[in-house]
Formats: sequence, C-alpha cells, structure tokens
Amino acid sequence: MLTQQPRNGRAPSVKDVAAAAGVSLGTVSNVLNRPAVVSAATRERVERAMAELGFVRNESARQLRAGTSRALAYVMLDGGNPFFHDVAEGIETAAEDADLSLFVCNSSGRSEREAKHLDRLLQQRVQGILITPVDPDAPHLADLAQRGLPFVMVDRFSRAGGHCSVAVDDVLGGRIAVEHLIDRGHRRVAFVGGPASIGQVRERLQGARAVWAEFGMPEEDLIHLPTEALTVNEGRSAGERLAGLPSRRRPTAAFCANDLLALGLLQHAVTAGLRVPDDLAIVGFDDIDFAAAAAVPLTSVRQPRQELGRTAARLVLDEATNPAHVHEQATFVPALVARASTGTVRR
Amino acid sequence: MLTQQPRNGRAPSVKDVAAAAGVSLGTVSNVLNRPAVVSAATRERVERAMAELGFVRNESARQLRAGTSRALAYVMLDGGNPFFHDVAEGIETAAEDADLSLFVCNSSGRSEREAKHLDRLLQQRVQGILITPVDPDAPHLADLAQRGLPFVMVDRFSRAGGHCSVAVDDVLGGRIAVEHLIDRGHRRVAFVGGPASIGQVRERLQGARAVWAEFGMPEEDLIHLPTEALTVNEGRSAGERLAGLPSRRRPTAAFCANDLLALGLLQHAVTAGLRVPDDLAIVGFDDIDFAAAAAVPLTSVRQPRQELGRTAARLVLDEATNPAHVHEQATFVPALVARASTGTVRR
DNA sequence: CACGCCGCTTGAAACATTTCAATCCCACCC
DNA sequence: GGGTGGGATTGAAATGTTTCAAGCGGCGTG
Repeated sequence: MLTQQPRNGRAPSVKDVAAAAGVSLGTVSNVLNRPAVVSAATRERVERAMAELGFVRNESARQLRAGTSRALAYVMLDGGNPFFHDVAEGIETAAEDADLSLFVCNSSGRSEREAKHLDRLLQQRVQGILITPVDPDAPHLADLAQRGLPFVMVDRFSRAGGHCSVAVDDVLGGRIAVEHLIDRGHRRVAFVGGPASIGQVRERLQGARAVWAEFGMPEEDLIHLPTEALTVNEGRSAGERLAGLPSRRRPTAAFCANDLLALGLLQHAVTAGLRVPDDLAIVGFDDIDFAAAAAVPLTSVRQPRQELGRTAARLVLDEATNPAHVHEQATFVPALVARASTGTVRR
Repeated sequence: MLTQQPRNGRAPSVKDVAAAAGVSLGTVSNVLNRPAVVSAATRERVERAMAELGFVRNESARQLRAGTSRALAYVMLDGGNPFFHDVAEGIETAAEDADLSLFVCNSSGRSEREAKHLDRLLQQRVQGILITPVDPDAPHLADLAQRGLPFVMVDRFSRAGGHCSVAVDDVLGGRIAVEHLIDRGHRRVAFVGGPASIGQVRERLQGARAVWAEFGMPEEDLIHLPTEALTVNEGRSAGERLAGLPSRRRPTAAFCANDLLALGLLQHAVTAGLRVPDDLAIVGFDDIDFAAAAAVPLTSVRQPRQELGRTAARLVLDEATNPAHVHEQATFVPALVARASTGTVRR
C-alpha cells in the first residue's frame, strides 16, 4: 500500500526512509535486520515510513556488502523433459527452507549455453551451483571446483570427483526393469537408448545385460536399438526399426532408457496396430507424470525426483556453510512401478 | 585457466587486477567496458592479469552502480505444464538477444508463492517482469504497475489495463475447435474444462457456444463437463463422468480446454475400451509436444508458444527502454492442428 | 618556441546496504 | 548529587564497480 509515487524514477533507499522517519540510516537498517534492538515507537515510525514510500531493499547493495548472494542455481540439462522440472521443484523446496532464491537455468543439452549460464552465475556470486551437465568432465566444471564454489552434480557422476553428486543407481535400475520383463515371460527383449556417451544409458544397459546373463538368457536375445537422443521422436524411430526386424528376431518387449523414448515407442506401436502389452510390452525410466498419463499407462523405473533435488540442495548448502564438509556421492535406489504397458504374463 | 588460488576466500576485484597489472583501477574498468580507448599494450597486460587471477566481474557491484540489473523475469503459472516451458524458451531467446539474463520462477498456481517471487524480483531490481498470473486482478500486480516497473501479462488479460499483454484469441480458438468437430460430423459434443474463474476457460467455451449456435445446433447438445483444474487427473475424471451419461445424451466428441485434460480423457477412453476417434473424438488446446506424442496423436488448437514469449519479451523491453512506449494488447491467431484423435468423418 | 590538441591514464565520487564502535540519554543506586 | 549501567541511536567505514572530469605527455602546427 504505497501512497507516494516514486519520485524521479529512483527507488527510495534506506536514506530516504531515515529522513522520512526522522532517524539515522543505521536505525532503519536495525529495523530491518535486528528489530529487537530498536524501541517499539521508533520501529513503528520507521515501518510506517517504509510503507508510505514503498521501500524495497536493494538486493545488490546487500550482496555487495555481504560478499555473497542469497541464492542457489540449478542448471538443468533439458527443460523439455519433465523429469528435470520435478528435480528443480525438489531443489526449490529446500532452497525455500533455507530462505534462499533459486535460479533455474536450462542448457538444452548445449555445452556453450551451459558455459554461458555458469559464467553468469559466477558473476552473480551464487552460493552454490547444482547442475546436470552436458558433459560431466567438461573443463568449465573443473574450473568451478578450483574456484572453491560449492557445486553438486545431479543425476550424473564424474570420474574426477572433488564434489558431491546425487543420482540413482542406474545399473540397478536396468536390472529391475529387465528382471521384471523376464518375470513376465519375455525371452527376447530390446534395449532402446543412446547415445553411449551418456553415462546413464551405458549403466542402464549394463544392468540389463547383467541380469539377462544371470538368468542364463542368450546374449543375442537382448537387442540394443541405439538412439541419437532421449526424445519422443527417437523413440518413434526406434519403433520403426523394431517393427522392421524379421519376426523370429523381433522382441516381445522393450526397455527404454527413459520415458520420452518409451512414449515415442508406444505411439509407434499403437499406430502400427500392435497391442501393448500383448504384442509388445514397454518399460520406461524416470516415471515422469506423463508415463502414468499415457493411453496405455507405462511401467517405469521410478527415480525419487524431488528427493534427488532436495538432497542435492542439502549437500550444496552443507558445502557452502560447513567447513568440515566432506564430499558425498548420494545414491538412491530406483523402484519399479508396474502398470498396464507390461500388464500380462506371457506364456 | 586460472593459475592462482583465490587467496583468503575473497574473489579478486578490479583493484587486485589493477595492482597485478600495474595500472589504475579505472583502466581495468576501461578494458572491460571500453576496450577501444585503452592502448593495446596496456590492454593485453590487464587481460593477462585478469586471466591469471581468475577475475570475474561482481554483478552486484555493477548493478548497484548502474541502478538496475541486467535481467528479466518470467513468473510462470504451472511449471508442470510444458506449455509454459515453451513460452519461457521464447522469452529466453529474446532476452539473450538483448544480452539480458532471465530468471524463471514458478508460482505453481499459488498466489502467495507468486507474491513471494514478485517481492524477490523487486528486490533484485529486474528490468521487467513477464507473468502468467494466478489472478490477473490480484492487488500485488497493480502494485507493480504503480511502481512503474515494466511488466507484461502472458496468456492472460486483466480488466484493469495499464500494461501490455500477449495472448491468443481464445474465443476464436474455441470456435475453430468446435467448427472442426461439426465438420467431422459430430452433433453432440462435450466441452471439458474449468474452473470458470479462469478467463481462458470461459472464452474458449464462449467461442464453442457461439459457433455451435451459428450452425443451428440445439444448445443442450453442447454439454459442459466442468473440471476443477486443467490437469491430466481432471481429464480422467471427466472421462468417467462422460462414460456415465445415458447413451442417448453421450457426446461423440470432446473439446478440452487444454491438452493435459485431453490426455487424461484420452487415457480414460482407451482403458474403457472406447476407440478414438471412432467412438469418441478429442480436441485439445495448446498443442504441447506431448499432444503430438500421444498414442493416438491429439488434434489440438495450436498457440504460437515461443512466439508468445518472444513478443512478450519485446514488449517489456520496449517499455523498459522506450520513453514513448504505449501499452499494447498483442493477440495471436490460434490454428487447428488436425491429427488422428479426430481423424474420421462421422456419418 | 609556445600553444593546443589528442590519446591514454588516473583518481575520486557515487551507488545502497550492513556493521560496529562510539555516543547519548535516562534511570537507578549509592 | 555524582556515578554507573544499559538500552537506544548514531556516524563512519567498507563492499566492487562505473563514470567522468582532470591530468599527463608527446607531437604537430603556427
């Protein structure tokens, strides 16, 4: 409820408030930061002046004086994938609890955009950075560490170490997905995913292969259908390749490296007249909301998305504030969520 | 490539760079801001010093001096809806062109979170705010205007005026959706959407009713199935209510106020054994990527999502920099994207 | 030779806030 | 009445950057 217009475009400062309330500027600052120390009468006078002038603290001046901002940042890999949005929500709740702002950036999988964002965040003097990097071993990430800026890798690991990370056990995720399919009676299964440069993809495939071997299945019956990205489009195109296989080699089930691929594959299957799960069972990964919302609800390997974010935020805050901080690789256990897309046991 | 460790935790400042390069701090600033004015030899010396120290501009000090930050902000309504993410991308490209940062916030449909975000952004002294508000007539929005802070409403209008806005013609959107269904031979149609407090919903319904009447269809054959939100879940529950109608009243097609509802409805229809589009045709609104990715690709009313964002950013920048700025209500024309969910002509 | 100009560099001021030592004032106690 | 303690307030310093008027030299011109 501000009663005065901002005169001459400049926003009112503590100095203006002090003048209006007839106190020194130190007192105004005390009202803002240590209200207990100032007498009730004065405090009320100052508060009234602030309201009348429409005073708003200038965050840059605070920061300058404090030497650090009161913000965290999350640089996400793909804003188009709801998975990352959910992670961001987890981070935000934790940031809010610590009374910090969160800057959410999106690299869209492009390394140069990522670098640009990081540069900006460095200039902003954020307290810490959470990132799902395009390349976990990129030099600009090592730079961050050398600068002593707290940072945590989310949903990725780097060989280098020197920082915390938070992720799900992807090998295990691959295992439970494929074990579920074997349970359902499938003896020929496709793994849909790529490129191999993504650690996640490699590990999920590795888990799949491990459990496949443990059940004594012939190696050639776990068919890898590589994709160029983890997108709906690539899932569709994998579906075409799958349909093109000679029928004696055609899998009865597919395990997709993420849910977007699975949705694309599902779409292709349905338009091609395949019944899901009878003709083709599908398992995704991440368990985004759209997996449960698909026409044939998708079985998926759930990652605790929000929890991932919250933990990452906790770790970066610990690194920022606790001198005795030691780096930690937090690993979560994925869980299979069975839905209609793998609904029936195959004989 | 920084060769020195940051000593004593403080980041190096222009002063440190000046000392290292043996010049005054004004010269360092010149190198940063007006490189042409400083001699090549000096410039190189300074640049080397900056690289060695790992100097990074302190944005808060810049801001403090400049009186304004170099950032825009977008407060989105629902981060879980990909529509808003696409709008944000459009804004970001425009912000990047203007060499501004973009802060993306998410109110999650909660007014108090929105207010909190706005408060923070005010403290940050952002140059302008783009917002898809929870309530276009909320008092904290009027506050912004009174403060003289440039702001633009995205995908919403307010009665009050006093600011720019950018949106699609929702009445027209409703018209083309329903006209398409009439074209396809449907004579009993459901409108799925709510709550009525959302202007969009009202206008889309209004357009639907208008065209329905113009074609001389009986009013009672356009059935409104109200929902409590624009979510997948609500779409599902609308599907249940729809299936529960006596068959002589049951519509052969549904027009959903957005794509999330449509996806939920589609899911319910498929699990209930209805064929889409033969038993039930479905039209959504927004044309998010997941609409095209659905098992039965969804016909939808496309909004130029990125364009919306870019235009909004342009307007807010104009307001921020052009003293002769006049407020503008930019309206875009929606377009029907026909897909399989309304694929066949009904006889 | 003196003057002016030009290219480059400098130093100080300004931005808004927080902090902290110093001061002030009042009441209370001896 | 003087001293003391303590609560409330003050004023100055410090944060890192940008800007701008002023200074400095050297060179060319009259």
